[in-house]
Amino acid sequence: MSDFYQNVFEVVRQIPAGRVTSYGAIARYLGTAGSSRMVGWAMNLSHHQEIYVPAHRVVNRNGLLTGKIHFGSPDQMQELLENEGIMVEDDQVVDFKTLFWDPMTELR
DNA sequence: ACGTTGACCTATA
DNA sequence: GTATAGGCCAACG
Repeated sequence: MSDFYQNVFEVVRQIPAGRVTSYGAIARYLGTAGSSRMVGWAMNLSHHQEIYVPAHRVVNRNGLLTGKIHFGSPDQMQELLENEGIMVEDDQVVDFKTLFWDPMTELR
């Protein structure tokens, strides 16, 4: 396992419940800005990770749940988010700008 | 080995 | 505001 994926999982695990972040934000935090697709690929690997990775708290820049189909069922991601108090409407995180958690500023 | 794909982002028009 | 283009780089067939 490369350090990149390890760092991604670690950052994602640090996301507080009820907050969300974006792939690009994580990519920038890891110094691999522009390669945000790799972050998405890392999420793909997060499923066979032994540690739990809250991938549902990671959405794209528009707050759109683009990766919901990679969960068990397409509605799983939305349910998990709503279970944490995040309202999802039309596959979009409501009040995304406020709930946004930037590892660059929040995690330092 | 090569071409295509993709849980994305930024820039330009 | 939407539309299109380019870039990114690992995995898959």
